Amino acid sequence: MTRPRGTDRRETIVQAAFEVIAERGYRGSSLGAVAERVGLTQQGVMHYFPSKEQLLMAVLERRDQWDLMGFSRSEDSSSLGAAHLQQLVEYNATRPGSVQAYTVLAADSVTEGHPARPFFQERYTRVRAWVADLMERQEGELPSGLTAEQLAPIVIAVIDGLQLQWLLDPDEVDMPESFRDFLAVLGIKV
Amino acid sequence: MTRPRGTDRRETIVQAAFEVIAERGYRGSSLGAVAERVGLTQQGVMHYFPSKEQLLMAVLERRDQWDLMGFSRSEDSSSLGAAHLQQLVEYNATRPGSVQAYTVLAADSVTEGHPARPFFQERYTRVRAWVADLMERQEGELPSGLTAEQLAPIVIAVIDGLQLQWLLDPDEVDMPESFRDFLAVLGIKV
DNA sequence: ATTATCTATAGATCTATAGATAATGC
DNA sequence: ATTATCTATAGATCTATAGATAATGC
Repeated sequence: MTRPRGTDRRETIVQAAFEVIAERGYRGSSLGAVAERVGLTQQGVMHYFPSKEQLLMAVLERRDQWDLMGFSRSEDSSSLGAAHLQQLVEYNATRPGSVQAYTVLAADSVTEGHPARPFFQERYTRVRAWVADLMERQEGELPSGLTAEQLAPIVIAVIDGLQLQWLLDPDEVDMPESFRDFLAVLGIKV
Repeated sequence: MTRPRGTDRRETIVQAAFEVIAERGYRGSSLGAVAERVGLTQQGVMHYFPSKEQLLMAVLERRDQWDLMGFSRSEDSSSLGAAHLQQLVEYNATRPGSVQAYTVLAADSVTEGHPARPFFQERYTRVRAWVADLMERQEGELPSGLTAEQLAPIVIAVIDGLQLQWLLDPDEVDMPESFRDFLAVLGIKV
């Protein structure tokens, strides 16, 4: 039984930190809790990430990579337009832990001097541009009379907002169905 | 200069706690920080609220009351339907601190064993019913082909989601205008 | 008498630093 | 030699309890 080393170990720690943050938020999580989950001491974790803040940043970058893995791939292969987003929402519905970590961190990041604030600020700017692009690619005119740029923040808001309601009450809120309903309002059939 | 007492004092403390939570989240805020803001010691605060958790609950109830003050009033006076929601969004745009506290707390509440979780769960159920009601009251058919019940979670998602983007980047996201755009998509002119 | 506050303090955490020891790779 | 971990520990917080003192209201 070889012990995980180097990159593997870092990877395991980031994964554990991700889970702990999903459960307790950034400020509520501790290096000790992460350490326990990977079977190290708190100081063992700090050998790989010299501060709690740097571990957080690693988690954010990692989560971004996962996102891209699952979706950017298909971005060029098929210009699906809005159907792409429906897929994303359906994918998210299978990963509540991931959605929870994201929701908690994004909201947390608006607090005073939060280290993830610049990350999320840039991320949303980027995602708005990306969604606007998807919307523009939607064949035919956007039936709503809005430009793709006007639509983008709204579409993203629906995704984020549904996630929150779904996390609080998965039985009452059918996230993928609600998003499909929303696309129908835009005149988009998926 | 009489010192504030009884109800006044409690009120001041809740207000301060509200601000502190907006700035640092629930888990990141301390009774000491609240105390400092009202000019008491941490133990002085605990004379009024015997635990941090109970102070949090008082904050949530207070915030609910504010909401109702500003809006439930007009609920019976005029059945404005969706225009009502536009007003709410415009009102929120003038109170970033309040919106921030709400956003942070709501997201925080999805974490493990968070004391505010039942509060938000019930709140969203209640608000969905309320919005569905507003939508039904909208004169004419809902042009989108969706029922009021299908629309409700989506409308709320847009409000919550826009708040997050606006808090992160108030210059890039015009929250009231985006919401107006959204209502236009629903075929509602405000 | 009761209410409002304070001081003192126990007991839990938490992050981070310093330095020892064990394992691995040339 | 370098990398991976551990023990020890300093120094900051934080919540909560206990009990003293000062102010207020009958």
